[in-house]
Amino acid sequence: MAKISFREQVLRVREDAIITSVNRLLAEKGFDSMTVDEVAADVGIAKASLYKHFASKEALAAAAMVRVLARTLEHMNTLTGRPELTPVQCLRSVTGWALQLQLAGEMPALPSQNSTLRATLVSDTAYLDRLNEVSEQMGAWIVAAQADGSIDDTLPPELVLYTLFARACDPVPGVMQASGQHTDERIIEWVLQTCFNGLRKF
Amino acid sequence: MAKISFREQVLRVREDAIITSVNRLLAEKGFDSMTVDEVAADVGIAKASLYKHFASKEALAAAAMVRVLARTLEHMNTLTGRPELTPVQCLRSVTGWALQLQLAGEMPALPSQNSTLRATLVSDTAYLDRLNEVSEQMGAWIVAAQADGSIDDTLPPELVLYTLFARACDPVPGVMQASGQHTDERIIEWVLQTCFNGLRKF
DNA sequence: GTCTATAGCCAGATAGAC
DNA sequence: GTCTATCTGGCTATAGAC
Repeated sequence: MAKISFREQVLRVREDAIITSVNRLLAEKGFDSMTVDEVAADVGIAKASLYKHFASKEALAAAAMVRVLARTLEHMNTLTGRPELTPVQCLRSVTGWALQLQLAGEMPALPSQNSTLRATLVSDTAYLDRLNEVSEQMGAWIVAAQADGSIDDTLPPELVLYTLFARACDPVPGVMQASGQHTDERIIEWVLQTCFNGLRKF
Repeated sequence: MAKISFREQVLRVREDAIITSVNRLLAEKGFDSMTVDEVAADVGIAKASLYKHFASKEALAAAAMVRVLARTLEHMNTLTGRPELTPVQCLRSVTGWALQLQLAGEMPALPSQNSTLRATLVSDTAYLDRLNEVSEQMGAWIVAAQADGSIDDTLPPELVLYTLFARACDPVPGVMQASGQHTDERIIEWVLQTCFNGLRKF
């Protein structure tokens, strides 16, 4: 009993290490340029051992997405417990958190056009469930923010949702960071401002 | 003399047909998923013939980018001849034009992470020259719009430039179009609004 | 479950005839 | 310059010993 539990713990730790490597490589090079050989070398195990844990390269990417979504949900749950925050402040916080992740090189990048990857994702309930949960909570904040007048209520809520999702993968913060002239905090502040207030002056 | 000119014309027409196919396939599937076999089949010639015109897959993508940048410059030049347009109106027009291109399935999508592709692009003077020209004209409009108070002058002009470039490749309009519930014109208007005015209400 | 070794496949690029 | 046929390398995935 204890032995089995211990084995399972070792398994979990190893798989977590794998996902960490996959996550970093996906953020660095993207799904297509990432090779399974690289992942194995980065983890420090043989490629065949990787396939004992995950059925395919697509499954590796899905696992990375599941973990990042789970962590996003954790962050969102810390916000729901603070009633002093307005809905739009919650949206801003989550978006900023995603931008932080991206600038830290920990936001996995998946191509929306790869069909086999899409097929794996849409049949992965762990992924779908978390994605749904994130979308539901974000959607609730969006309609609340539209009701209290802090977000334009003539925009379809889906448009707002997709826009915020898109900002989490936006290339702009990465390019600004690469110039080396600004701190991460300032870049995030600027991107959040252009997202919620636009480019125009007030 | 006339014979050579005629041959050259045939060459140009064929290469233009190739670039048209490449452009469409890049917009549809992206660089990594596009294969040279597909391009050849789409044009209706053998793969080996393709390589007589372009040295590599990367060169094909570069040619597509050159053409799209040239067309963008053409559009921008029609704007500079109209003094009644304010700088921010010009910026809005160019961005809207790019969005239109994207919704029509004619905006080639290149991965920023592919290193061999980047190497080809940065040594392609035709590409670099046009990219510079677009950036210069956009930059001039941006600083002018910041001077006349229509764009926030606390934002670095590069940030504004990158933000507008990024909107041309944004996944949001495509997703909204896929839902099938809105016209292209309305989607473009919404995206332009969220870009220049932000998500917030006025 | 870990490894080494390799199968199988696909895509980019080329050889050589016409 | 166009074609058919082929080469070549790299990548996903697996076989089989331990």
